[in-house]
Amino acid sequence: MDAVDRQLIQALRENGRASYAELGRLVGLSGPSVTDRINRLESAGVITGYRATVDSASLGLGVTALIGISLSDATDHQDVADRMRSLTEIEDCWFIAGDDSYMLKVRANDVDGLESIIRRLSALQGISRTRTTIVLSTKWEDRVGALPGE
Amino acid sequence: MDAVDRQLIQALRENGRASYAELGRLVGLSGPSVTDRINRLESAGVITGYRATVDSASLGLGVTALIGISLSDATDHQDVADRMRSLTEIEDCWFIAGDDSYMLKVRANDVDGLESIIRRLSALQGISRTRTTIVLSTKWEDRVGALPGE
DNA sequence: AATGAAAACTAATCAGC
DNA sequence: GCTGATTAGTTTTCATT
Repeated sequence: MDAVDRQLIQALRENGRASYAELGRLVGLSGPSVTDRINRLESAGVITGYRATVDSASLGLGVTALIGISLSDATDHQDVADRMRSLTEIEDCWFIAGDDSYMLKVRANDVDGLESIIRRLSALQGISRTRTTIVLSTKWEDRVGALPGE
Repeated sequence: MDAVDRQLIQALRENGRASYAELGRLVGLSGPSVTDRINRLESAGVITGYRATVDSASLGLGVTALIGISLSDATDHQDVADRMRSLTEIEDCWFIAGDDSYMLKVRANDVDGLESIIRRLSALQGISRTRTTIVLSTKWEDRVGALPGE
């Protein structure tokens, strides 16, 4: 992965629909060269996909919350993660150091929907306690930062 | 926003580079109709952008952490958010209810980079305390869930 | 690895319904 | 708000270096 690859990645992080022709003009390569490089980055697992970003509120998802998860004694972490995966409202799932074992970011239509998520989480085998923090407002999310230097 | 719009949104959340022709075949409309609808969704702020998703580790970002932020007395929340915005390592910034005022998700090259972020945060005017939780492993992130029903 | 050219496909525009 | 036709631009393939 050289400087041109990093430039392509950065451009696609900012605009995932940029055409290969446009990217070629940006980095000073032909369209086919850009296609080659991007195919390689995708195959190597560097670029993992392309997503439209959507305003949650417009989709009716008015409530965002962070939920810390404590596990029961002698519970396998990975089994719990596998079970949590079935709750599609969980957008992010991090295994963390500290008081809790997992931190989740969830989105629900409203507080009733959030209550339903918490109930379903609490009912999962291996989860002993949940600690929910409501997000009052999102200042920003998924921001594209500068690429780390060499 | 009707059922077809929601179908288009869902398809673009799963593959942000889907062509309009392909989307048209999916929903049973012509290319130009799809273009119209998507332009409308973009103008209305429902679709906010398109991003390539990238494997952080491949970019050299080996450390993810969640940082809770407590504010000094009589500090304006928004001013602090504006100051934190200059730290490009902060990918997400949520204003939250509870013990802390903000929760941040940050990414750094390594623990030294994380230390540098925490130092810079602590030095910001209006921040009294930070509470850092290291992410040991990411089970999943930015998962595309089912669209909320009607 | 990259290029240039050809073929296939897609996007954008527009008149018409 | 959708369609179908036109034009311009893009992607893909491939022979060549």
